[in-house]
Amino acid sequence: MHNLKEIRKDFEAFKKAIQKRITDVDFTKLKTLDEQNRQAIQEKEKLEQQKKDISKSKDKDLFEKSKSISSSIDKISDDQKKIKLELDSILSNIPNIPHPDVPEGHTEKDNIEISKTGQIPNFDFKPKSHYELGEKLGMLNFDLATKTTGARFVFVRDKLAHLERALSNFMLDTHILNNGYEEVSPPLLASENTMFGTGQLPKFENDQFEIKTEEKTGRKFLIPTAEVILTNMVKEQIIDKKKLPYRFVASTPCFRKEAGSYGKDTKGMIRQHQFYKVELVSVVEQNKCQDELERMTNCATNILDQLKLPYRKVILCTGDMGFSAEKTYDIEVWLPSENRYREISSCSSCSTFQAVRMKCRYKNEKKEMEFVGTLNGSGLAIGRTLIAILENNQQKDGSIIVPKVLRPYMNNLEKISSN
RNA sequence: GGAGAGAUGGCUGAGCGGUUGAAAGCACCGGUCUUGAAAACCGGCAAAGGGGCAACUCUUUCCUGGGUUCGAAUCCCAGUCUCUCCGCCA
Repeated sequence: MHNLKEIRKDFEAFKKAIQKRITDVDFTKLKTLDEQNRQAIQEKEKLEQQKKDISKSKDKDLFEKSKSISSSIDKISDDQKKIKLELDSILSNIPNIPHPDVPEGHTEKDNIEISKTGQIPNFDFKPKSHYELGEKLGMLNFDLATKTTGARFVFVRDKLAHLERALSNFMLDTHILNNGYEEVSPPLLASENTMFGTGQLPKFENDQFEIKTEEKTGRKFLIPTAEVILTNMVKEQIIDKKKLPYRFVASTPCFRKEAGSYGKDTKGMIRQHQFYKVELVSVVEQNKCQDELERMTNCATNILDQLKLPYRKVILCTGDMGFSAEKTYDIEVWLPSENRYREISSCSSCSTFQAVRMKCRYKNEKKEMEFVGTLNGSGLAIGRTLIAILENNQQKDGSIIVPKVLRPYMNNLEKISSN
């Protein structure tokens, strides 16, 4: 969320920056409401002061007057609250401002490739898709999941289930031991306010799975990514600057409705309602966001390097970025069956956008309150990594070579083949 | 599920109708002292919002929402959360 005070300083510049991303914001209304809001506050404060003076004077003759002032205050205050509510609802639906580095564009076609790493495998046979391979091995079962649960779920079984767990452990260990992240095992449900903090609500409610709960305790949602719960670990806090940066890593299931992607990636486990992901989250001083983003992205690509999977790094254009992001690198892994790169990690700096929503601050050198910067990235999406290993490491007979770094996690198993 | 206790500043913790935005301690920052550091001493130190170029100033805030009162951190009602004990279940 944007700080109104900052917007006010240069309204036109704000408008221009936002219009790079979306255009359906009613800027005139925003401005008018802000002015009305401030005017109401001023009126209210004037009356409050009068009332305070009367109360201090303890002059009985003025008590009646104070009562009538009270009712005026109530009225103005009600109006002001309504204005503020409307103001906040406009504000909370405006995305983050893109960083100057971000290329302008509308779709993923306008993203810009930054680098390519690794060797694309050369097969002397027609490479199969991950779901063909998995089903043939008897270790991926989509039909069974449809029967027990519904579309876009999968049973991963036997060696592939083990591989999935090995991936999670390997990634966690790497980030904890080599990259300085603290391991976290978080709740998988988040409150409405927590979802608001990272920007999933109010605008993207349709993508979230909501859990039925007792009334009164508030709405609860299954986390669509651990970013939500890890980032909100610092919500409503004033952090001691010395403790920054915070770096958290968690491996969790993620739940997404994938509304609006009907008919897209319906085959296989590219796009599921539930998937595992190892998530990295950093909380930093606001001027360190860019450095941290590079660092985080390197942590993610390092996993692919170790797994010897070919990938490319892309910077997302303004139109393809997420709501809360100011700048995003996507890491895309090579998928032989599709003959193209597919997203396996997305690393974003959210500048202070989420911090304002979460109310997370620290004191800078000048002892001024500043909002922290938050970043998140996948390191990596487990399901898609599994897919990439299946497809890139497949043999003519349909068996799969286990990457060397994973073997210690799999009882030194070198190859996965049907029993 | 039953019975109690509580929620105050970054933290601990007093206050229980009228300069209380809130004692005290810790932490933190600045200074004196010291070769340096520590200790000791002195001083400072809440946030949000409004007004002002600024120095500064005003308003709000003691879990949340109502109520009583000229006036509420303090009294009343409702709710949320936390803790302790008992029961139940992992």
